[in-house]
Amino acid sequence: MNKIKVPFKFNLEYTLESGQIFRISKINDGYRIFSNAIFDVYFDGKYLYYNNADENYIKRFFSLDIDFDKIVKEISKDTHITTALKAFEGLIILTQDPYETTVSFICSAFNNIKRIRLMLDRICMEYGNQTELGYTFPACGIDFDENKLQKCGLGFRKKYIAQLKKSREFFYYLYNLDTNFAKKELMGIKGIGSKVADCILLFAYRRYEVFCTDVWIKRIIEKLYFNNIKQSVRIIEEFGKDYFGEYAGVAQQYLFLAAKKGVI
DNA sequence: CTCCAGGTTCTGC
DNA sequence: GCAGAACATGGA
Repeated sequence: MNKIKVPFKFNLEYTLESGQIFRISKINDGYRIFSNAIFDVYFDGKYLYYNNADENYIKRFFSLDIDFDKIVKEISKDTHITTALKAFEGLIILTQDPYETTVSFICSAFNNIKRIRLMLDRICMEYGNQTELGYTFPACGIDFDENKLQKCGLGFRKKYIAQLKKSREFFYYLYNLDTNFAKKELMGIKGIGSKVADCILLFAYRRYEVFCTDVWIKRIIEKLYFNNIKQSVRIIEEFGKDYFGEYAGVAQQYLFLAAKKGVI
């Protein structure tokens, strides 16, 4: 295996099992990651060991050029978030493929993580390439068939994925856009609302300022910051962005995991 | 058997 | 713009 030094506090398990990526499997002491490529990773506390991928790919995928230690300091606003930051120390935001992230999070709507994984695996078996390690994620631009997607168990989401005929250029074009404009472009796609757009922007485009507001985030923010009084999703999102600042999305990911695990 | 899951769309004020 | 209902499916 090759290895590369990780320049910030890092925890592989928290990062991979925080719901930002779905197609992962535990193997021995590490993980196998199924994406455009399929590769294995293991972290020894200092170095990240990997195979089946080149160094630049790993550097970008694990955001090794981002200063997460600094980001964690910046979002340490109070004891609530600090508890989450401490409980899941080393959780960082990956940099995933935009197309794969888009398909994945369209599937995430009104769904649970286990079944999202199941649906994506079936899509990959139907449309991806088979390798010795498993099925890769299908390439952008593929022509989906609603009947096959139905068999993959997508339910009402099948029409959204079938309609998703955005080109590679579209996802590339978003890299250069202002976050708000990129969000509007994404929300022009059927099946993508505010929350899914934010997830794509955070997990694929490194837009750390978004505040993905799902049911878990809504509940925990209402509990911790609104005295348990119900708020609209829009209010929660605005609050998160204002309160946590330019790295609100990272704070959101810690709060999400902490809320799910019942730590806060 | 009933309930619920990392929301979005569609409809009607 | 903002509430309310409908939406497919698999696991608990």
